[in-house]
Amino acid sequence: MAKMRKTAEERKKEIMKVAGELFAKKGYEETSVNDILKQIGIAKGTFYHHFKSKEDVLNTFLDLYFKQFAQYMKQLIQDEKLNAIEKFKIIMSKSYNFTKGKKRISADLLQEKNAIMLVKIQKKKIIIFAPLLLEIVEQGINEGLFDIEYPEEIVTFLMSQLYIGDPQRLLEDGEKEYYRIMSTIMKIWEKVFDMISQDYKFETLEYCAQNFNLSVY
Amino acid sequence: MAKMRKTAEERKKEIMKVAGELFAKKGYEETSVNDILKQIGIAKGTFYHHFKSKEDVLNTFLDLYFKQFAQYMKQLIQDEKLNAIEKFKIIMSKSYNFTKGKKRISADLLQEKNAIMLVKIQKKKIIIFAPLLLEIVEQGINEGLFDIEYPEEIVTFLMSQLYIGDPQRLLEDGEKEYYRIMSTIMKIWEKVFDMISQDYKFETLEYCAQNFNLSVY
DNA sequence: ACTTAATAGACCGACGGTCGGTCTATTAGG
DNA sequence: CCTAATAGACCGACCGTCGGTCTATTAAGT
Repeated sequence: MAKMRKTAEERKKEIMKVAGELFAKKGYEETSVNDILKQIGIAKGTFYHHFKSKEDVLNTFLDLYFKQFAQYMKQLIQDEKLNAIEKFKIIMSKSYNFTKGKKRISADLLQEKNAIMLVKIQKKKIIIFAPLLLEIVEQGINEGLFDIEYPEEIVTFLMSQLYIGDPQRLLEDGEKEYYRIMSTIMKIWEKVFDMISQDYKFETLEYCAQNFNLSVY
Repeated sequence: MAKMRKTAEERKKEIMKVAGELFAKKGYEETSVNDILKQIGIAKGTFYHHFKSKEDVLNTFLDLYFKQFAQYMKQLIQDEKLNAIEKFKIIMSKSYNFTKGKKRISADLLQEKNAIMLVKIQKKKIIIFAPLLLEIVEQGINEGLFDIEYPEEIVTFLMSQLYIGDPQRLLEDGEKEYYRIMSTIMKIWEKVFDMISQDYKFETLEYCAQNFNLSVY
């Protein structure tokens, strides 16, 4: 019964996977390094051979997570067949579907015990996504679909939500509350950017979701 | 040289004051209970006689802090001589002056190491201030100054910023960056609420600050 | 056989928090 | 007015847990 020894890459991925699951289930602060070790069945030395700290695991995990979505957005931005409003719609429906699927997890995570993770997420969200969204807004301005004076500042502001409202309501109202939030965001974007054509008004989320079935995540 | 013995209330206040200063200077997570004890010159038992946990001190501290501002807002809401836009202006200039004075502190605090404090602040901000701001918005609607369909959801959304943009820029650009942020918020409010009269447009923050010298906080 | 990366787990100091007990100001009874 | 009882402010040794370090051992590649 020879002991199987894994490659560094395999082991790193295994640690990240298990840690990610535990972070999502119990939260970052509430998950101890020992919890991760026990779950995998490795010793502390192994863990710290592959990662320099517990935080390092979280950072690597989040970077991977954001990188995927960012890559998708970059593709979308380059698509020359779509106008800015269509692109914006797609992004909205994508994140709606994404959040909807994970609502059990995300509502639990929007708690104080996950503060470190939440603040990290917010920071990365602004740094990574705000410039991408700005590109779309600028396309919209060039196309004459939007009318706005200081797009950079305004996009930054509109991206600076960590979550919206009281997370408790998400647990109670569930799906309905998500729908309210997404509709609100759409209404605000319409107003803020003076979206021009009536045809492009966001009717319902169902419409968006139907037309763009994007449930990769 | 008899040892000074304080009443419970005095001691509680002393702990809160010192803890608050340390939290503001070094952050909540970075401040250990022992730091607080050393600074005051008391023993652990004393601390835990008055507060049931370190977090308890933070909660009490923040509650006091928010209660003061909330009380001020309630007064402002009841003032029948001011219309909604004027009230909104006053609140903006007040928080601008407030933040400006504390920029050294607040820029440092907008870091990951203060995550717990930040998330607590965001939560309290929404729960306490959103309903108050909503009252002002509803007054504006009744006065015919604002035009908006779902005020509650939209106010909640616009209150859900923990901070705006990358806190690093606050440290670098300082005052200018604050001004940009405040102007952006005003522009967004104008757009979102369709503020009616041109006379009420927010020209500059200087104007607001001049007319309402509110540097209590 | 030799090197090197992976693994193991004993160990560390700092942390938040507990606990049994002390000290002193106030109060009630004779 | 004295004194014994009470309340509660105060003390610091102690605890378990945490993230992280250190060094010895083991397995794999050359």
